[in-house]
Amino acid sequence: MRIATWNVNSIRQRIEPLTAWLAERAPDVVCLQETKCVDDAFPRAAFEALGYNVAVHGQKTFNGVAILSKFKFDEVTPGLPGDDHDDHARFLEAAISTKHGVVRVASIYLPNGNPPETEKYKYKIKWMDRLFKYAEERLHLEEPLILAGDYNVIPNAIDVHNPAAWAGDALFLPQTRERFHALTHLGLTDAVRAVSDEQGLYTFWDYQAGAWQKNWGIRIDHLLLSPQAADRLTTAGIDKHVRSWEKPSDHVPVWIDLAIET
DNA sequence: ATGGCCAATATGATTGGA
Repeated sequence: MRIATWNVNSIRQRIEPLTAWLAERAPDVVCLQETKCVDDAFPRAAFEALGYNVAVHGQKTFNGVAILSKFKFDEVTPGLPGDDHDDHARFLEAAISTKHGVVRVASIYLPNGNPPETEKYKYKIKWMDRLFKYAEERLHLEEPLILAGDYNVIPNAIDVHNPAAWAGDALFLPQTRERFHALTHLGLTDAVRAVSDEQGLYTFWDYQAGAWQKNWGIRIDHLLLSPQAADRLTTAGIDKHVRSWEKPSDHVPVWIDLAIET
């Protein structure tokens, strides 16, 4: 079972590269972020034609998450619990049936939080605390659980080209990283780091300042796995080459293979 | 890591992203 995540930075602007990548990588399940459109405007047909079921949770202009799945959704639940007043479309959970029982997948678009001295950062921290509570509850189910998305967190210095330049950024502040590490201490596994301790594994390069050409990247898109998923992890990869395609997103796809029969 | 971008909006400038 191959599961991927990709912040596409507008689904309507990315139909061509996304379909090309789907053909190349053939994932079973794809978590998408920053779809940037209301549910009725999501180009479902383009992906249904390729054999995917499509679950969406969008809003006008900003944010928006979705899940594509070769397998039928048993249940789809939008919204991260813990704040009824949060109206950002940043979270979508789906339960998918396999021969070995349910696999639970969530598409996550964690708030950016910049600038750090503002309400935006407070919102990010609160959102991370809500995600911690949600993960804690879900881990009790002892199911294969995959929390995949744009976390807007650089976990460690090896995940950024120039750590000093990012020291004061909401993506790299100690309070941000502590909360990400709290998730891994809970028992979730950072899939890419489970297979490689290499430096310079990036998932995002800014459109500005020639960041891609200079390889000024950061690793902020992650798949976190419950023990029942991590035990079946066989491969993890970052499709860096996609960043050099025509009309690229500023993020690239990240994917894992799980030894789970479907 | 900001000079340099990109996307959405009843747009022609502003906001958000990271």
